[in-house]
Amino acid sequence: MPILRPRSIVDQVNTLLRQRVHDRVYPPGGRLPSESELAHELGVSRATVRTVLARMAAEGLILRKQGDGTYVNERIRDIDTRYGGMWDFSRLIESNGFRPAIETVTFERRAPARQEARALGLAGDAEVVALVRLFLADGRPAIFATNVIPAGLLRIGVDSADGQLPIHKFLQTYCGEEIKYAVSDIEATFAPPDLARRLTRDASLPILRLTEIFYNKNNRPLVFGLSYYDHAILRLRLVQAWG
Amino acid sequence: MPILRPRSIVDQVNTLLRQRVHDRVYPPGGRLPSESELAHELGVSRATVRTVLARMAAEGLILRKQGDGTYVNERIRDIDTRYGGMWDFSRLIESNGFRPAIETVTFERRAPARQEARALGLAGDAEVVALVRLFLADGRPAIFATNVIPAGLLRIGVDSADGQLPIHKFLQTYCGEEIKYAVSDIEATFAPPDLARRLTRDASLPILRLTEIFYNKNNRPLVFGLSYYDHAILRLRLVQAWG
DNA sequence: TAGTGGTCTAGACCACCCT
DNA sequence: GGGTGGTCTAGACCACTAC
Repeated sequence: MPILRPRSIVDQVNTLLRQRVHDRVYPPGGRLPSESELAHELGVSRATVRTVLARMAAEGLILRKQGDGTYVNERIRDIDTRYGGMWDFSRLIESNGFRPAIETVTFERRAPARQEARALGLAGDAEVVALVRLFLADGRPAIFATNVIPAGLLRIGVDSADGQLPIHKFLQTYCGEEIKYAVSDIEATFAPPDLARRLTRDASLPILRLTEIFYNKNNRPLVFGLSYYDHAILRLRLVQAWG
Repeated sequence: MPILRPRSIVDQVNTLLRQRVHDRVYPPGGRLPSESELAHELGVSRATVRTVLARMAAEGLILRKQGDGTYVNERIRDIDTRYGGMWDFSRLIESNGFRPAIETVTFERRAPARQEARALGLAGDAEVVALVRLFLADGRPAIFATNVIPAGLLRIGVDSADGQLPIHKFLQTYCGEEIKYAVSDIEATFAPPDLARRLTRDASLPILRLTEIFYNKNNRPLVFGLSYYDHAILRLRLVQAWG
């Protein structure tokens, strides 16, 4: 049973300010109230406000100018670089302006492939649960994703699990595990023939392949992921901010 | 003339702790001193230590466990996800374990291409300075990068500028501009024939293309970049941490 | 139970920008 | 000069983990 804890003040302020930017309470290119004003209005300390503003600035969502003020970055407003960011495919599709849908291709327990066993640090006889899904953007196939989890982590049977969940929610719900960090390798390659057919895509065109491993805070590998990403439909866009 | 300001305390602690991780003063997988101990040892407040540790944790360099301690992540130790990260190609090559070198292909003032003018928001008659470079890893061509800067930003002539500088240093030195954030699109494509020749690479193999725009804090576009990235030589690896 | 990281506050001083 | 964000401190309390 998940424990419901009250959300931290920082979390609440975080949600509130992002909502205001999204709802144009603070319009694109416009200025936010000063840190002191926000702190006073919300009844929190300036340090708390600054924690949130620092996060938003790191994602490029706002631009901070010493001696002047804090401004909404109109160029970034529509990009979702938040928690989950590029790793939650449904959300990624949404933030690209499409309606997301998930088609489960297969969902089964099986022996791991050599690459999977190595990535997950599994012994010879351990099994895995493999979730193969196709993510659609406005009905068009955009991402073909395979996620492999050590079977020992699952607390329920494969049949009773919801294959529609984003992978971090899946792990929370069925494994009681929290993803702490992920390592992703990006390559350009060709889609295997059967996959190209599913993506309704010319197999002679190059496609992006993402190879990912997700770990928990104890450095235990939780998921091995292999995703083919059709950038003709979906932009793979990253934002990096400094200072 | 650049103003030399004393480095902030946070900056100094940041450098020190990263150095200690790199030098294995805190060994891979090992535990760091507690926040209070570090604060006392370095003569700063706990909040200052926490600011630095939060940054390192966001890059996956350390793992923090409430009620337990802070540990060096042995899996991430060698990956450079710091400032500059994947955008400083020389550093990227170095952190992949190769000796970096830069070969300047062309460096000239010219009229912008349509895509360049649009990205940089230039009027019809404005010119640009284009810096085309080949980045070598242990002598092997790994990245072919074109960087285009509005000519109006340059404070000196093209001939007297150092083409070996990373792009953010170049802007600091010759334009007095600071990069605040960057937006990058990643695609899989084929290298144009002349470029494949320079990369000594089979033109029928797919390659990664990065299209980037760098902005300053006033949201003014500073640089348009188009880079071809040979992932057969260099891994394009990203680390993302949560919590 | 002791010690750790997580959260939050109140307030000080500084550097910078605008007018 | 007045207001803004940038930096830093000191200290309180809480939640969690190992023992």
